Amino acid sequence: MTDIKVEEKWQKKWQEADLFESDPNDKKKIFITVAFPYPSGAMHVGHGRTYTVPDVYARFKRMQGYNVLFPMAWHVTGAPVLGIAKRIERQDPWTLDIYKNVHKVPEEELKKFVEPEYIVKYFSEEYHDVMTRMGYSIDWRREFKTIDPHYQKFVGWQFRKLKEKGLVRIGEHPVKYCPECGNPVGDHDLLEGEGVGINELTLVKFEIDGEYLVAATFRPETLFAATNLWLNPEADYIRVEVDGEHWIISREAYNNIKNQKKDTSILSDVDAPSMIGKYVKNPLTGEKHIILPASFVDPEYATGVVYSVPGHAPADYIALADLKKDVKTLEKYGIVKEVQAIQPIGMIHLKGFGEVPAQEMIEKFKVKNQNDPNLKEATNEIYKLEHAKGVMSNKTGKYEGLPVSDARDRVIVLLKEEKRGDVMYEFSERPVICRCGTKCVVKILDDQWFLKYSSEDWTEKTYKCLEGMNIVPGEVRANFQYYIGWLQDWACSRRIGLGTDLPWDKKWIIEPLSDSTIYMAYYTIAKYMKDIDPEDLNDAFFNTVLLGAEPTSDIKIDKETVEKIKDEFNYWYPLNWRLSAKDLVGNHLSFHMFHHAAIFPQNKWPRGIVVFGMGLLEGNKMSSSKGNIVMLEDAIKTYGSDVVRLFLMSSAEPWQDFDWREKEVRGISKRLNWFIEFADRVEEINGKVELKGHETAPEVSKPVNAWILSQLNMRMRDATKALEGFQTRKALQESLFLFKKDIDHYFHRIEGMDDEISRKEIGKVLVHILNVWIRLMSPFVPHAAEELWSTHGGEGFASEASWPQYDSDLIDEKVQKSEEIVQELANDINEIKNIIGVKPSKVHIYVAPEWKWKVFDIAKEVGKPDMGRIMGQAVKQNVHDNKKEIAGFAKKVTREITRVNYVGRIDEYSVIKESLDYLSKEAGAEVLVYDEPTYDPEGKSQNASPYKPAIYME
RNA sequence: GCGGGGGUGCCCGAGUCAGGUCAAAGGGGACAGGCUUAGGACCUGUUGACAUAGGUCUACCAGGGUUCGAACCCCUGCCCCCGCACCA
Repeated sequence: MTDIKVEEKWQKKWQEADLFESDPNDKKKIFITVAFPYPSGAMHVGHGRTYTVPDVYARFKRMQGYNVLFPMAWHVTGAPVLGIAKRIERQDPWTLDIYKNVHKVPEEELKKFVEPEYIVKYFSEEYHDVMTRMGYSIDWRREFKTIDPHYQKFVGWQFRKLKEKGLVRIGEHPVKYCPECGNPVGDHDLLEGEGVGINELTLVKFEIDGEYLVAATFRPETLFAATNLWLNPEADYIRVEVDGEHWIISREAYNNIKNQKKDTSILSDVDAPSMIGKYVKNPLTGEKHIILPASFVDPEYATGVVYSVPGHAPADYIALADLKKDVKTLEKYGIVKEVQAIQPIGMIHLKGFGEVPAQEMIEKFKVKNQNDPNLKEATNEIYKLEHAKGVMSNKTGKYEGLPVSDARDRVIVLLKEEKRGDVMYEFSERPVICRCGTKCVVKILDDQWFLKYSSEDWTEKTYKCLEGMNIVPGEVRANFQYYIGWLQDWACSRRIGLGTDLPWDKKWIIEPLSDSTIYMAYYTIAKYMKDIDPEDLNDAFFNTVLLGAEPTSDIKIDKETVEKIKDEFNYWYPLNWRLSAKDLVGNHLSFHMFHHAAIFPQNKWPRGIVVFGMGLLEGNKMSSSKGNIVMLEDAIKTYGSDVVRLFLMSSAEPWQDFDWREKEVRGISKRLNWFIEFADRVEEINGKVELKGHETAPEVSKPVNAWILSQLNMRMRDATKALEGFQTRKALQESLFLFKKDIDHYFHRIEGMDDEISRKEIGKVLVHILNVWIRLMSPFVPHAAEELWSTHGGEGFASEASWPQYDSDLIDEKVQKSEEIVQELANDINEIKNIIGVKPSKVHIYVAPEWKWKVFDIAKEVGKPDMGRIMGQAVKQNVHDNKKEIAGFAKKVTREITRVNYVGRIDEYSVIKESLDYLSKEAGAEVLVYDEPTYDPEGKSQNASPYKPAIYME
């Protein structure tokens, strides 16, 4: 690892030199941003990956000569910290534990966490500190928080613009709501029921004496097969007034419904048992259905009234079966005959099932009675199957032949239009309990503001924006395509949380995902804000600066400053790259495109997106709430930030999930040490190293040196190409891991080349390699790179050195093949030794004769493994006088030409002769090479073929 | 359900778009050897099976197909992961 003190030294030097403060100049620019953090906890290694990727790219591009802007800010708007502050205030033990032990907040500081603003202040400062210690090349002059008054002016402008363009509307919206606190609640405010969704149910009004028994269902299309209604005689039912009608529902249901319907009131109690046996009218078919008792009906769920479809609902089927057997109850209500007469009705054709699928499901899941837990599974299974594959039967009138899903949608529309039905909302799971201990309900807010993402024009424009963007990795483009079309109107106002007031309706706060869609533009002007009074930031100012409008007299800031700010924005915008996590594809990243498309002209639309994968810890999902995380700060202390960076960049590509494994991190640490020590080895061989002036490769005469230079340039080429596409892992595979293998081999190979000329050439080669290699590593391990660069006489900062340019002339296939031949020879000799179990004293090598090369040339030209043509050509050209030998060899070539990467003729005799010392050492025997088989007692020379010289051992 | 992505050797993971240089990179682990007082670190080798001359066989979820040739292309089946909203 790089010593922490050394890392801090360089961080300070970079800062003193203002190295990463980027202002407009005449160079080409790159503007890269990453989703800013919500600082409600400490940074873990997962965050480390998120911010290291843009840093590596920024450093890479800076070295390539671009003017790079990489800024950072803090997203502090939203509700989570409010909940945290409340829980800290209440001394909630779980919260205190997490903040003390996982986020390592000192006791003194924790006391101040009762103030939500203090929490985000505390953690944003900690983030800033840790980011600095990770060596990130951020322009900190542009740092801000999303509750800064200047920023709020910017967001206010943004929303007025959207409203002007008709992209905002007002409407209804269901939310989780705590009746006790009188507020909508987020997941973080819940004691129980985190992540529970809100489902829309259809209400069906069954008429009885001018009133309605209102049942709730997910499957209104099954009304055709309804046989009866269920009430729970144990439950409390009441008569309520809704929109002028009288509804009969359970008392608990009313507590929910009253939050969803206007002007409701309780009229009177209803005696449920007395309802049993009466008849109601089916609003769709007009049929009469009897009301029956059922214990499985939960008065707390939906309306507490259920209509029964025993043909398709397993619960109804089994409840009916139970009831038929329960003679006592039947007699009590006097409904014996009526119930016995009820038969399940089938109304949906489903492949693989008969008339009554509910019955088959019950048998399949072995459901015993209406309280059996398997009942839920059976219900789910048939729900899914019928929804996906069911077709309406001839019992459904005009719906016959329609897929179930279509029929359902039509029935819902019909019921609503004719006021024979309605909708209500219910949690997908229960219970949902607020931190205050109260059961939450679904409430409909009726003056909620929406961003109209469903607008066709807007969507079209956004598609156009997507078209012009680079998406990394490419597969995610299909995702974007889907989400942009799928997005419905988005509720963009909130009652609680930190944030910016909705400009035209101050009782609302702008929803936190909506207030951070175009903030990248704000970075370009943020550094000017400290000298400007936020009150002077009016629409006239933003219109001129960001949209290029003619300046008007409304602008309160002096002309020159406005001009300067405007130029800066125009220099940096459009944004080149936006980086964010996978799970934000469907919201933040899509909003980002929507808002840019709406507000800015096309030439300012974003140009690229990179999507991140998630982080695992020893194979398990990282989670702060479960304490299953490694703090970035701790990782830096243990390994140094260079190691952390290197691990995060090398273990997976940015869009893949990475897995923080202690053992592998240690492996990376060793690898970095090896790299640092490599510089010492170069010095040992070469003497004092002066890197300056060794940017270009030296002239070499030895084949090994040509080989290592060829490898070096190939690695440079491949690493550069990988980095251009954000493939940090690939880039490191090439530039660190594979090239280290090359160097290992090189050292192995040059061992013993001790003569003056060899040493001198090797020294020069190594110094050049060191010069290049430090620069290749600089974006990944900037501290180690600076340290090596400065101690070995590099010029200026390694962070500012130029990115190494590969020389394609030095990448030589034949040079690489030659080395391969030598290495294969050494391997083959050892393999033969192993097989025959004999230690030879002499090894004779025979290279292939001229005519065999000719056959290879012919095979290469033919291109396909076509024995006939190769043979024919060889005979025609008369390459060899022995036709039988030609035939035998042609057969072999046909088999092998595709397996050998034939790059043309190589003077194997010279190559091998040059490597005899090495081969002898490897073989542990004297090695001799022949261009003619002058000594060949066993005729082994016949085995020789191009790239595979024959071997004879004795 | 809708949408997206996958199944490769003990584990992680490259390779699949552009079929042959693939018994399949790299890392981790394991084993053996060197070094060392010892451990760690470091270096070398092995890590599908068989093999007394560099070879052969079996292999990339399963089953078919296309091709001189398939981890890679096509079809079928099985299994796994992620997102689905008002939340950062």
